[in-house]
Amino acid sequence: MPSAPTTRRPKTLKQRYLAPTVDLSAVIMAATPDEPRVLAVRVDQLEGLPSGPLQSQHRTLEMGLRTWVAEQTQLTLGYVEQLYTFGDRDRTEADVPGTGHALSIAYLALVREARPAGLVHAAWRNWYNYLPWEDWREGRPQALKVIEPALEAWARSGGKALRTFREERIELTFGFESGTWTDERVLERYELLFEAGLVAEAFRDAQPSGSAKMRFAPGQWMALDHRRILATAIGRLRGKIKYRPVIFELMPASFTLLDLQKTVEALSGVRLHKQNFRRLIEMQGLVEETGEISAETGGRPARLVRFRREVLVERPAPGVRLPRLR
Amino acid sequence: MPSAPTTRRPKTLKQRYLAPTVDLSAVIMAATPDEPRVLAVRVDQLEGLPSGPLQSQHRTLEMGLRTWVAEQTQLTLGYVEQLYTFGDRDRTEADVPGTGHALSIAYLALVREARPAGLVHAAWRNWYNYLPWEDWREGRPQALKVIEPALEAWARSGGKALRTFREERIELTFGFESGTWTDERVLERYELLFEAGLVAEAFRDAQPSGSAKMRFAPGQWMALDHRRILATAIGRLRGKIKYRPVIFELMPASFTLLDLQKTVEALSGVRLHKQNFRRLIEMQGLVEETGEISAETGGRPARLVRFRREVLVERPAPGVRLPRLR
DNA sequence: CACATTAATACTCATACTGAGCATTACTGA
DNA sequence: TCAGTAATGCTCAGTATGAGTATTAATGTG
Repeated sequence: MPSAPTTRRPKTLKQRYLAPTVDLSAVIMAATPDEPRVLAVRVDQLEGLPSGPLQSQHRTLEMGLRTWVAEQTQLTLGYVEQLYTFGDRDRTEADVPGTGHALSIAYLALVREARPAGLVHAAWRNWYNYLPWEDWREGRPQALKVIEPALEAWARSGGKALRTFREERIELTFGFESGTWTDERVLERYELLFEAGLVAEAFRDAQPSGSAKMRFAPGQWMALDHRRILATAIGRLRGKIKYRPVIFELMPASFTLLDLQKTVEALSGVRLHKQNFRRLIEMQGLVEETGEISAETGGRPARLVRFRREVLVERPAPGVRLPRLR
Repeated sequence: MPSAPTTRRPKTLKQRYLAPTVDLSAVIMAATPDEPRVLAVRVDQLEGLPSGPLQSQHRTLEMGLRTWVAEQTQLTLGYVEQLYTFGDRDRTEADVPGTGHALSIAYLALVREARPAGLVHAAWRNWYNYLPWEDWREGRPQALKVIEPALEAWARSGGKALRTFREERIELTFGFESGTWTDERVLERYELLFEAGLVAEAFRDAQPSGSAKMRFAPGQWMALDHRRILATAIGRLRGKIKYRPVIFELMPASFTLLDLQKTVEALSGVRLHKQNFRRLIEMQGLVEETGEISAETGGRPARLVRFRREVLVERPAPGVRLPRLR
């Protein structure tokens, strides 16, 4: 009986074996009530994410990541979660023919203090510098004025079947017709823009093809495929805050309900109904009063609250959808 | 200004650079209304998941995976999604000191036909052979009779603080006290059992320590850390069916509502309320009638239905929780 | 110092969604 | 014809949600 290949290094490959390189990269996020932030470092003249190669002495991948981040930015990470492993050839200029794959294992990390950081040039940046179309807090983002017609042109540029397919995908991710904006579909939107050639990263060697000089979607680009990683992280975070109390990883020890709401709004990029937001938070027992009162509200002073850890044990996870029996 | 390490291979490391090996592994799932299945192959005398090393000629990771699976099992995968990258040293016996990391990028794949498969010895197996405590369809699983006291003993074996911490975690994942079973927490439960030394995989070199001969939790074990990967996949799938119509990747072209319900039950491991399940499915417009009728129901014949693709465009994603404004 | 401003808080209300059941209908097999 | 097994229809009460209106407590201003 032939046996399946195992995890051991293959000995008798036909092709010459080219070892892959493995990078660990971190999307480190923080937030104020006004601004969602990501830590950016300088990579090859561009902004990028803190990252470093996986080394044999790293006991776990996560520890490797923490080590790199500490070294590069002086930050000690709290909440860390693996995001995705990127490694397709032909997606970044780091892919040199005749070498192995350049893998990048991306992590999402949430930190509280927004103190800038250390060893390499690093700075906190507003997410929406990179993905301006994702911020709907002040209404429909300006960026869409360029994006919508450009995507439509892209859809029209294909054959009939292709066109319908593309239009459907555009509608699904951007919801131009129906007006349905799904905050979590950040990656899908970015990928669509990438495929449509609307982000600079799509042209690593070649220039934008065609005679009609194409305009990119607004938004600063990043090194390698870091903007894609950022989009993945934002989408994940936006989804997660809905069913796990992760926002509190970004909040100070005590805060007002409006602070909390504003922060959630900053992350999700949409405005929320104030009274109902409070009702939801309170009913779920997510917070408890500290007894103190904040004066700096501008209006009536607000109670300060803190996260109630107990909910973790109490509720399974808000947002389960199956109609249970018994 | 010092510049951050980039994705290029490091040239001047203090340590000798030991290239990691990278495996692609697949959790391939199928389901009948009675049984959720996973495709298992033989790995080192044990059952394991189909997998193979990433090779430089694979254009994308996913294509590499598909190639391996096709070669080993003759299956052509449809729906494929990346799960997680495992690579901690000291988790599997594949970690040999003096070598690089043994990474394993795991994928979840869903297929329709349950026809067994090809080149290597491969067979469809019931999930619950490996994780019997996850199946609550016939009431509280027997397996918990062994697990509950063992976990409690484990909690008690620590100091006071450790004990509380462990008890809380046990409650959170298994919900013995409150009776709250959260179907998606499959990985958390497996990891807990692993840490408590209740699964065989936890002892790759050493024998179970201590004089009191420990009993393992029921359930067949798998090669390397494949059972962990399986747990990850099940958890992901259980979560996903609640907000994306992925069950249909596992269903035949047409089916009855009871078939659908039974399949969902098989995957999630719990029983559902029939009338309400139907109401939910129909209200969401997830299916449409084919016009045909199935006779083999045993009772009154049932309408056959098929998946309505249009919902993908219509609804953003059932299960959004933010209180929107306007 | 009364008043406009700015928020925090309290409530209300109609509608939608859910969990549990009861009732009826349509086949098959003995 | 009756028992067994499901498919389908419908009801009902309890919750949750989306949208507002109303009230309260500070601050800064002429």
